[in-house]
Amino acid sequence: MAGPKTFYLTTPIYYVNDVPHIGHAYTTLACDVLARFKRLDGFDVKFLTGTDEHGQKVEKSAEKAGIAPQAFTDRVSQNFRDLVSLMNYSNDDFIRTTEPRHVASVQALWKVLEERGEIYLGAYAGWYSVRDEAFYGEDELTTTPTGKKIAPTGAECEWVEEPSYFFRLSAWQDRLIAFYEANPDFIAPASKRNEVMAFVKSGLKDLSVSRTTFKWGIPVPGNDAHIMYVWLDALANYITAVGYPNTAEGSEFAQRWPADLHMVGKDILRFHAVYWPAFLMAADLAPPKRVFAHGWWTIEGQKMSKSLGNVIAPETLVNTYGLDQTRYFLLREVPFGNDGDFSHKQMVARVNGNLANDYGNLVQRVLSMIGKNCGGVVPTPGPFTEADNALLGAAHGLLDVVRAEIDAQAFHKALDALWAVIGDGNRYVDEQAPWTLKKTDPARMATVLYVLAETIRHLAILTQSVMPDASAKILDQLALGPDARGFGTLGPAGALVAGTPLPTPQGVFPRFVEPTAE
RNA sequence: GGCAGCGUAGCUCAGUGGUAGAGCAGGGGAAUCAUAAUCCCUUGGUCGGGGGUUCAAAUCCCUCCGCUGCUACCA
Repeated sequence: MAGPKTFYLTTPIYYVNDVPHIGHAYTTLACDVLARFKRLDGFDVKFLTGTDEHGQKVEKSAEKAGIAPQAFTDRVSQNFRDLVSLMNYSNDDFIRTTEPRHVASVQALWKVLEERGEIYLGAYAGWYSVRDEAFYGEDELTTTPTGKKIAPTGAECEWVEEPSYFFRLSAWQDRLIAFYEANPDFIAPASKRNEVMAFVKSGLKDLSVSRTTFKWGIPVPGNDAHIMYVWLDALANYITAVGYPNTAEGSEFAQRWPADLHMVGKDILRFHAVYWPAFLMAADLAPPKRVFAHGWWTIEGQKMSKSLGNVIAPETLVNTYGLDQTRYFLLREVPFGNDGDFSHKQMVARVNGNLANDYGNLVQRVLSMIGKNCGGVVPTPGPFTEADNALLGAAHGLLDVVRAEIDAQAFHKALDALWAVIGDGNRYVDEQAPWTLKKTDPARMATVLYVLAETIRHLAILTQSVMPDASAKILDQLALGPDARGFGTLGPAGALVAGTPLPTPQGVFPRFVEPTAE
């Protein structure tokens, strides 16, 4: 029998030398929400994140710390595993590029590329700055009167040639363009797609894929003097994690590859949208289905930078505003794909306005009335009026709308749609005035509160992926068990059963109160 | 420099040919179930400047001003 539909999505592997900040948290958060949503929607999901642990910088940092590179990465990669528990990520795997499974995978990929004639040994030549550890293009340099070449950074450059393996990227230009044109949704957002296509159309040069200047990396099979260029190493993590090089029928690779989505920051889009599909096609493997490049966060209107000292640790946000509040803010505040600004003022506005007042208070006022006026059980509804059916219809219609937005990674629009129904719910409470019905028509009050409870059930089930903890608390208060929280229970089929005892309601989204100055 | 995009209410943005919109902020009112949380009404814009096409332009064209991204090998 055919299993459930699969969904494989990945974050970039984070460079282990970095300290996790809001940007890392954001990328993985977006994936986490997608992964949770897809699981609730019945998919067999694999959600991968991990750390990129090779390269010259790691080698040097380890040296500076006075320990072996492996011991160094063992230590610092913990920062990113800590981020997982802090942010409540639900990844199914955490890959490290120093793991044996990955070394084997990358070397296998290399051999395939070499056998197919996609990699050749040549020489990499260019103007190199020892101080900057970087090559510069001729047009970037200025020439002094004495004929010295000076980099934009002011460092002196020398002409360097070193043997290097090259990937025949230039041969893939036309096939990449054809691929983009045949798959218009491969790169998102659309503006980024245009940039990538312009880049490819401007002409591709063969890509240097090995180095001889450092040792901390995966050796080229059959030529230990060469270490694989980090991007070939890093990108291949996505196939390692599904078992490459085992691509046999029935293998995990056969089941899950190509990946449904690679989520990346906009700075590394090119590697994922140009080099990676070229590597894969060259190895006769399918390119991923989609690469989404999201934007950057500024802090109170300023770029994040170490020198400004305004880098925000995710832990600070979680401790200050709450975990689900932070998750909500990051996805609601900015159209996904755009750059965004984090400000305390906006965060408080979201926490208090959207969460405490709109959503939290709707839940609280309804559950509280049920608790006090319906004997603490799910009330028994009578016949539905037009207004009842309008609200229920809006709730029942949410899944299709939200699913479409989530599938397009339009998290902000998905949340907009949910909040529209929250607004409908609050309006309905005021119009129906159950506190008045309590005296005039208790049976009608029961119907109104039932309709509201049903609406809240839909909202809480659909907010689970963004706010897992808070949504679980609401579902607990509706006495819905683990089996009653998937999207399959949405709609009338999974409706609340009258008479079910409910626990005493408790607030889920506290207001943010400014700490009083000492 | 080249290519692409943006500039709409105090703020964040939606609106791509047919009488200017949303949320938040501001003002007024109602209600009292609820975390003083909600609901209703409302102030506010010559849609960056100028020119053009059209019966009709925020929307199409030209031009100017301002801002942003991309223009390959640190990851």
